[in-house]
Amino acid sequence: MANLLHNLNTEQYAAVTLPAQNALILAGAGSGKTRVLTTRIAWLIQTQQVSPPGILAVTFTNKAAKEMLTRLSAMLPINTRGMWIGTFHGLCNRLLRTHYRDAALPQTFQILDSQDQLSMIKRLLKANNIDDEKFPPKTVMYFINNAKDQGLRATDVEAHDAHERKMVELFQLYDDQCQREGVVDFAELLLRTYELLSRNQPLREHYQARFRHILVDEFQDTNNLQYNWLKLLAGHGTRDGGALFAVGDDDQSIYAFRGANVGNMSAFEHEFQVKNLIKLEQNYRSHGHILDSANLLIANNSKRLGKNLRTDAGHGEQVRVYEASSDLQEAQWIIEEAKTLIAEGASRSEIAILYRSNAQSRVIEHALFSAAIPYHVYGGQRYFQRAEVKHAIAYLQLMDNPHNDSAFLRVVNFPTRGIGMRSIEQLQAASEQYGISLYAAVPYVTGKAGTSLGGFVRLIEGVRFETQQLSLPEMVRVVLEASTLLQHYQNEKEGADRIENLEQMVGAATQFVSEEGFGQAAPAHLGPAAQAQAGEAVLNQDGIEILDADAPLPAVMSPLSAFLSHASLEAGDNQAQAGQDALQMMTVHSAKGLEFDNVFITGLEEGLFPHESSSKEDGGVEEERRLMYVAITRARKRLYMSFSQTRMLHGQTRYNMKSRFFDELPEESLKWLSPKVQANWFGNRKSAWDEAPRTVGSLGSDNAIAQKIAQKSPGGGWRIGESVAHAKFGEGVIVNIEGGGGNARAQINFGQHGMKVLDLGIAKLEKLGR
DNA sequence: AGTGAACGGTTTTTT
DNA sequence: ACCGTTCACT
Repeated sequence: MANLLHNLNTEQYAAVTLPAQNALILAGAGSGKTRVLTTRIAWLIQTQQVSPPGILAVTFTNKAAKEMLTRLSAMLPINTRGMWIGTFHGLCNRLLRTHYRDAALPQTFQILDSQDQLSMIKRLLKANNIDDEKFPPKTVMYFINNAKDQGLRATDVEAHDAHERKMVELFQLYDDQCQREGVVDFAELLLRTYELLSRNQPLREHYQARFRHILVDEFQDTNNLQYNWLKLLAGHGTRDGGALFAVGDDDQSIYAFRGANVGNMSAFEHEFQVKNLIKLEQNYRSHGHILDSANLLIANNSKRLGKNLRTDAGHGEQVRVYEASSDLQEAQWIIEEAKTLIAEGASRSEIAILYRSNAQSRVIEHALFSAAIPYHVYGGQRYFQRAEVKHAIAYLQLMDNPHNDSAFLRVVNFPTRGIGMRSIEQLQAASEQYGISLYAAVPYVTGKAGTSLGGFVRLIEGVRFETQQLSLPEMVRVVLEASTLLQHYQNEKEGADRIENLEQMVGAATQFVSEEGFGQAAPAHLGPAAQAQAGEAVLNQDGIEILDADAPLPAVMSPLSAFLSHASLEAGDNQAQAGQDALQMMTVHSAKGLEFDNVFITGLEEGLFPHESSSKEDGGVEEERRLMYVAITRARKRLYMSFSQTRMLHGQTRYNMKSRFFDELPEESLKWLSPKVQANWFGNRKSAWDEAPRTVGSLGSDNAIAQKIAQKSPGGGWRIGESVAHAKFGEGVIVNIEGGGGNARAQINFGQHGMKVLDLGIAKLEKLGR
């Protein structure tokens, strides 16, 4: 035990060894959050305050869950497989598989990913003759998901007008269709579990009694349904509820747009009467100037629980700030700096280039490619999302649950087997008429269409029969052949990659089977306490004995069902270029939780970062500021920030002001690499300026060129791209000039004060020498 | 059934 | 500018 706790600082120690009560740990960036969480679990078990099955640890991502498991097994001499550590969705899947009857689901229910969900909604709209101009599929999907994230069913949603009433109606139709097909979407996993436990008292009480300690990671990212789910499992309001140990950082809440509610932190504090609020403010990651920047910036936010990071590391180097003339030139500068870093011995994987939106990566990628610097862009397509892999998965889905219409439609004519639109329409008519799945409706289709559809059904049935006795990897292999997918891609010109991906699926299945313990007999991995608990009789509402969800996966679902869940819940890696020491490029969002020696934060312009759409939303700018806070705190040693006077966006040149966030950083921590005062310049991307970074020495001659252009341009001395100052609106950039002579009017981007059109003859504008 | 033109959307993302 | 999706045509 001494081993476990040594090297913890005072606050970490206090958090780890708290008594069995509700607690809120405010864990700043780089303060050892994961360490506290895992050490707490290990400590609870080692001091025998709880047995492994009494622990429930919840994360948002599979990566975080895996990390926790890895660290725990390093700390504890027990097999961690018996412990309940996973994502919200993974744990719900497990509960629903075990209690599928009580949850009114087929045993082989399947999980729709977002793609499947959207295509299902499109089908639904078409089948009901809904105008998809008035009801865009994506909007309908958001409506449904938002409602479910709030814990609401169609019958709970209040509609205020005809449009909303239709939305609610579609919501209901969608849920009915899902139920018929035996499929659930991501939000449904949570909601269905929540409803199951709310309604089923014996089950609820069983799990409430079992989970003595519930630990939640990234608590600031929970949505309302997840919060209520936790409340329910922790037995909030009951006499003997479990202890909820929530770890989070309100300053790193950057997912409000997908339903996360930071308010859950203070709600938790009040509703659970949290007496133990511990702040982890000691930062082990970043140097002083970086941390000072983060602290001063985030102090501009009003709704905070209050936290200030400190470090023992020295000030380190100042943050380097660079103003580029164009996005191309910004990229050039990044590459020069990166080369220097590498020359000084930095490893490429310790250099991260962050941006607000994916569209910004293109220019930088291009520059990196030209400079022959290896790089890796995060956020690409994931393995199980690739079209060819989804096709193969669809065959497997149909074998396990033929009523999954999404899977049916995906592959009924892929590879082509002469089943066209007309056949499908006949089939859909039959399926609607009898209220059954497409698969079940096949016998009702007559004629040629019926014959070819029958052939497809026989193919599926045949493969299912053939593979009954086979292991999962063997089954996958047979499916790849029998579906003629491999053959199809062999005939395709660019099919080699796809074939490779399909072949990889056999490997993925092999790995899955061995990791999840399929194929072995009894679960010897459960500790004695777990076995005692698992042996306890749990009764459902009909008084029938049921399994505890602690039963090993093979007892709960077939290898195939489990593998299909896995494919939906863990979309797989986004093809990392393995082993390659490469620069890391990603959005600020995907950088959360990561750290690098050297970080570039790029595109720091009004409208981009903070993003323009954020100013329209309530608290939007504060969320952008938190995003900036996350970006800054990724850096250990060296931090670069850059912005550009012009940028190509959606095919148009934009003139942006530098981000307001620069005004919120400590001046003494910043080092401006480009001079603050610069020459006027003409906003032509093809100008010689863009080719080479400016130097102070060149300012004079550039200014002369600019003056020359100015005289020729309309509007009498004012030019597009020119920086100006206005008494009321402050600094701005001229974006456009209309008319000429005395009537010229200029459209000026005043950054956070908005876009204004001013009459150049009337408005008192001052030229800014930059 | 497969190809190319036209169209629309374009902040962030996990499960 | 650039992507995916849809539609019309061969």
